[in-house]
Order: sequence, then structure tokens, then C-alpha cells
Amino acid sequence: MATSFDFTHAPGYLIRRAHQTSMAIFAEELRAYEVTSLQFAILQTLIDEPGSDQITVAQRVALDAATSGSVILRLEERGWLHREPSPTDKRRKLLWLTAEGERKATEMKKHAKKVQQRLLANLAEAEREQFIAMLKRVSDIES
Amino acid sequence: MATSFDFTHAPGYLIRRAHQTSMAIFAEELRAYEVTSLQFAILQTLIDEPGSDQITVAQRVALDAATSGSVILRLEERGWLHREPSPTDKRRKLLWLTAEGERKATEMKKHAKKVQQRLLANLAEAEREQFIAMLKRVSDIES
DNA sequence: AAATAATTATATGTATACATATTATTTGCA
DNA sequence: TGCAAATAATATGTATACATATAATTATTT
Repeated sequence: MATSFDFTHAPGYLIRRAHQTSMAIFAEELRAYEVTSLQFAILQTLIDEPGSDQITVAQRVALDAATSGSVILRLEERGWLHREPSPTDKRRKLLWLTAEGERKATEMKKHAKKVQQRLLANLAEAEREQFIAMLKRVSDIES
Repeated sequence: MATSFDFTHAPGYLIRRAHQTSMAIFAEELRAYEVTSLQFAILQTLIDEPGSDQITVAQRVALDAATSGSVILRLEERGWLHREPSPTDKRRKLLWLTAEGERKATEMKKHAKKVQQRLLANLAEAEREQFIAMLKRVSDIES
């Protein structure tokens, strides 16, 4: 009989599992907000860089323009941000958090911190920074 | 001004990035087969356990039944596996690789190995097993 | 200045990923 | 045995995730 590739120990498969775990913990800790980690990241980006256009936000959260466009639309429909055409470049739509968007995004921060703690809970204290550093190197992320 | 949560160093975000990296490398190394890592995992599972039903396969690759059902349908339409109702349980549909499915799945193994090597390429030799062990612990996976 | 190239946003299509509901069937229990 | 509970597959709806195409606009080049 042919032998299979044992993907259960392969980093690619385990990264996918870790991603599932991460999303599940995020959904649990932030269920009161009915928000995903991607939506959260976009809101945090707009706290730092209000008035960004959609492409810039997409780059900040590492996402293609098409997907980020639809996520931003949902956030707008929910009343957490609003879009306004750029006065200097009619192609661009600039983004700002609404008052409620900023309030919610700020509230969410402590829950997001909890998510990260839970995600690392099964690693020894000394391993946590190591794990983060390794993840960055796997994706060639600086710093 | 409100301060944001810096998700760029958060494990949840970095796991998402690693997952993107992993899928991109997989797509690149296996582009001749036009197959995803999930489809690959299902094919490998059926090498090991031919005649499994869809729910069992879904559990093996850590996926819900609805999604795995649609992936399996695509693999069937492509001629890589076929479904047959269980003679003892009319609810179950049992799965077998076709001759071509088994041939392709076997060919893919060396490319999948290459994916995993590339994924770990930026880690020191000694770190690789550590990284894998940490990923397993993050998702509470045994062994 | 006119033609070309690049950029922003959107549309479309495919593929995960999961929750919930439904149908058909089987199992377990009273 | 008959009925309730459990199970397998499917359907539906939402949300990433990305490739490709297109329209509108802006930037660049000749």
C-alpha cells in the first residue's frame, strides 16, 4: 500500500491549527462585540492613522484590497467608521472611526490582550518571546 | 489621542501571517497540481484510511463537516476520489482515491516536503523541532 | 500636451472556515 | 417494539483570503 505524507507534524498544518485556535479564542473573548481579529486590526490601525485610505489600511493588516474593501464596508454599515472621498485624489476614500467605533475599539484592547495571553498560556515564560520571534522569521517580518 | 493595541507583535496576528506564508509557499511548490494544502491533506488521509466516511476525514484534517463536504465534492469532480454509499449505513458515504488520485497524491509528497523545509528555512536547525513542539502546545495537540 | 503607465476602489469567481438548520437514517433506551 | 436521541450529509448564510478584471483617476513619459 502507498504510504502517506504525515502532515500532522508538519509546520504548515500546525500553523493552520494554531490559526484556528487563535480565531476561536478571539471569538470567545470578544463575543460581546461580535468582531473578528481582522476587523479589530483595522479599527486599531485607524486609531493610529486616522484618515488613511483603504489600500494603506489593507497593507497595515496584511490583506489584499478586495477583501479589506468588504471588511471595511461591513464596519461602515455597523457605524464604526465612515468613508469620505479624498479632496485631493478622487480615487481615494479616506477612513475615520466614528465616536462609537473609537470607543468600542478602545474597550476591545484589554480583551485582545487576554487573547494573546491565552494563546501563549501553554508555553513556558521563557519560550513566549522565542515563539513570537520565530513566527516573525517564518514570515520574514523585521524586528 | 487614543493609543492602539499593537497587534504587529501579537502571536495571533503573527500566526495569521505565518498561515498566509504557508499557503503561498504551498501554492508555489505545488502549482503544477493546482491543489491546496487542505485538499492535499484529505488525499493523504485517504491513502492511509481508504473507505473512510466524510465525517472521519473531516476530523482527520481538523475541519467542520460542511467545509470538508464541499472540498470533497471538488476532489470528486476532479476525478481524484469517488464516493460510494456505505452498504451497512445509508447515511454514510465512503471515500476512495481513484487510480489517478492516488498517483497524484503520491507525486505531491516530495513537493509538500519541500514546502515544510522552506517554511522552516529561516529558523536555526536546533529551533525547528522546538517551533513545531510549540505550535502543538498552542493548539493542545498531543505528542 | 498627449499618450502611457500606475494607482484606488470595486466586481467577480474560487476556496477555505464555521455556525446553524434540515433530512434521512441509525442507535439507544424505556 | 416504539420512540427519543444521536449521527451523516447537505443546505444556507456570514466572513475571511486571494487572483484577476475593470473603471476612474492621477502620475509619468515622450
